[in-house]
Amino acid sequence: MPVISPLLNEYIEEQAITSADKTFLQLRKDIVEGVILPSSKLSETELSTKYTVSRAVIREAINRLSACHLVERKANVGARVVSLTRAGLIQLYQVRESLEGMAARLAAKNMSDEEISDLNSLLNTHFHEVQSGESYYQEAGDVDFHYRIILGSKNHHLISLLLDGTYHLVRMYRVQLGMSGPRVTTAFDEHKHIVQAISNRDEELAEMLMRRHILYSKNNIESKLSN
Amino acid sequence: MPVISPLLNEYIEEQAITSADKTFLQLRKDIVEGVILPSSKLSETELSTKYTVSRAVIREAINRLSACHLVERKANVGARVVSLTRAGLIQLYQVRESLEGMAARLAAKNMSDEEISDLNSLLNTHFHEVQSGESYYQEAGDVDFHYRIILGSKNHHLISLLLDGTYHLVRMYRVQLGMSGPRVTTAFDEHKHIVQAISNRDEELAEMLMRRHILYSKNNIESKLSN
DNA sequence: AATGCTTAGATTGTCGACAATCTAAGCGTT
DNA sequence: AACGCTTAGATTGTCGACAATCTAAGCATT
Repeated sequence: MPVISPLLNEYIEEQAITSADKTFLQLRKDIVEGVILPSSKLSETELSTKYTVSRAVIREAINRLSACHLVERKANVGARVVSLTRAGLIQLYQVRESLEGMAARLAAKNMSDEEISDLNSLLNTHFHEVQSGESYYQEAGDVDFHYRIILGSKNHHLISLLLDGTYHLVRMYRVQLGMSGPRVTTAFDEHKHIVQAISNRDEELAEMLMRRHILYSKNNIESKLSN
Repeated sequence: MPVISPLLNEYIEEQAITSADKTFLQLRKDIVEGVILPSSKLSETELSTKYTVSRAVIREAINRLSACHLVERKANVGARVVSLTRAGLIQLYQVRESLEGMAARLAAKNMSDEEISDLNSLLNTHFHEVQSGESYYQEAGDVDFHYRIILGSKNHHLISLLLDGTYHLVRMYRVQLGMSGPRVTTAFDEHKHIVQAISNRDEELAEMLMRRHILYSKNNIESKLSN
């Protein structure tokens, strides 16, 4: 059993109140996980019968998906799921490098001592799981690690941009390109060094290491692509 | 007459096709410029009569405003214009520093020689305008400068995050705090050095200078705040 | 055969009405 | 007087229908 931080759980437990909320979350899940394929058209009438809600609800959900760049909408024409391209992936990781680098810097400044010690113990748990070969939870652990640092930045704009926006697109790329648990061992060392920098309150180093970590990750994924 | 780049014009000329488009742009303008005050409630029925469109149109416009963090919506309660706080401003500028720094780095890599030379001539025009005391156009020139670099990054994600999201909030802060044309002379020198780094294709330096430029700008605005 | 116009079908955009939920005023109880 | 419950009013959420727009098939022309 992996340890998922309460902070993270709080954010993951996106309480869907309205029907539009639930439809949005469901559609986002289906798109990210490839149930609805990239570049496919999202017909409002079709989806409204499929999810048994009115077109207005579907429209609102699609608009939100458009806001986080998972679909592209054209006036009087309709919405399509974004298509995954090599250039798009590179650009996405450039943004991620920039934002998560800043997040690591701010985390080194703003995380409480307790949060940092929690982060350290998470890393230990993560380490033991990797040892015992639970590669599935390994990815959850990786996500949890990054989420904690992002939340640790205490910067609401940053958190929203990454968790509501960028991250779902990243996950879509990872899922659909079949990159579930890449670079297990080296990534772990990188995580360790980042946490060390944060523990030392070394903002500069934390940012730099996080940026390199994401850069490596990008190169790794890129090398597995041919097109 | 200030020179506005064609690239910028293209992005500014947001062609509003549907009624929801126009309403969104109008509402955004009114919020950014303070016609609708921070923290005020956005009643759907009230706005629908005021702008003479249906509630559905208003709802879509408000949802888009919510997506770019100009309003906050609560389920079954309604939407309010965001309130401007010192902490919010600082966090916003941290994001801006991160993203625009990356934009400058990528601009140094991806701008064409022609675009760079255009940027240089813009800077000259800008300089002469400052000399003749046209402080109004000075700000437009500043915006144009930053826009060109952002567009020069050629990174669609980055461009969208900054121009559709962050920038309108920044403008809202600047307008409502009465900071129209701050730091004329020093900012110009900073712009000059950034362009120089881009001309030399020095990615590292371009990013660093842009980050410091925005950091200075933040400190300058912050010093003018008391609350 | 290729091109351009016309039209039928389907899709999106907009609207007004009804249902579900929240808010605040009024009443009663302690 | 303070607190909690009930209820009326207003606001948001959802729905189905109509209007505006796009798309593609079919026909006419060159």
